[in-house]
Amino acid sequence: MSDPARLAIGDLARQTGTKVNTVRFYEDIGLLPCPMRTASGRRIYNAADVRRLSFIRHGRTLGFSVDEIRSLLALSDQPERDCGEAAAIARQHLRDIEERIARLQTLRSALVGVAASCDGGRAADCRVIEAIAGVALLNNE
Amino acid sequence: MSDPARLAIGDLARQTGTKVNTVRFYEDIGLLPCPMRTASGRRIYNAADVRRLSFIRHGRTLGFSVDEIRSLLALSDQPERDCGEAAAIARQHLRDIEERIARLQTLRSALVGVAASCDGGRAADCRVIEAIAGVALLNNE
DNA sequence: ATACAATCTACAGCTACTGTAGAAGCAAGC
DNA sequence: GCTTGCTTCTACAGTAGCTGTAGATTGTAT
Repeated sequence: MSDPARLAIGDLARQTGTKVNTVRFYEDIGLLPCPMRTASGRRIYNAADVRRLSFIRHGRTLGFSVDEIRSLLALSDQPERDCGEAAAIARQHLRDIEERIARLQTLRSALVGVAASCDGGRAADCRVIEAIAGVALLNNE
Repeated sequence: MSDPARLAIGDLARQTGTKVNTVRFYEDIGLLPCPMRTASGRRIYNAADVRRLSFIRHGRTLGFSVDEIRSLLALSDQPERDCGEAAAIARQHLRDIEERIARLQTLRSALVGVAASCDGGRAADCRVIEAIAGVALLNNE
């Protein structure tokens, strides 16, 4: 495959920081179109595939789910459609992330107490285990 | 099952806020011991099982993995062992959570820009889609 | 007696990949 | 032409932690 416009699956994977298996997986679930094949059955990609897969990977890096990315791709495939939907997906995603941050911070404050409370001794007296076992941590504070 | 010390799986589930299927799942993976059975084959539980399952559920609520909980349970099953291990698990878990918070906050700042940048218009000009597609967001800022 | 709830086993499905097996294709060196 | 080693192919199993379902029993209330 010397023609630079015809990429093998490994080239596509390398250029986008994706694993080869993952490229095939995205094809299976319909995020990437079925590409053309060589006579011997190998997949052939081009620059448009690189752009599409980059989009997918950036979206995943930003924490969008595969379904969200599917919607965003559908939008960018139909450039005349209204873009409010994309904005809505992004805002919802932002809310989700802020919620997860808040939950993790609650968790963190609970754990700071637990983790600091013990540094050796008999397990029977372990305050970490006690804290997890007890209702106190979750109900009284 | 009128004897209050003999709990059916549904009672155990209700008392611990667990689904019945999940109780059986914990048995499968060895977090809960195989309980005694009635003559007809139904599982019988007692107060110790309630405590153990509560421990598991609290641990899961705190974000501990099943494997971490397995270690903590093993420790509390052997009360003479040193408790430093439990403390180490808790501290490691705390570090994990702090890392996840940091990652989500980075994500959040990236998304705040993306989500605010668009509120309608042609998808072709959508800044949300552009932002995800572009390298700019990830490489230049 | 009949209805309905709870339980049983066993297995499929969820997310988003990742890894593996076994076969076949391809390029380079000798 | 042959071998070596890399890439690719299909197909499937495994990861975490459950959840849901099917179809068969069992228990309980009316």
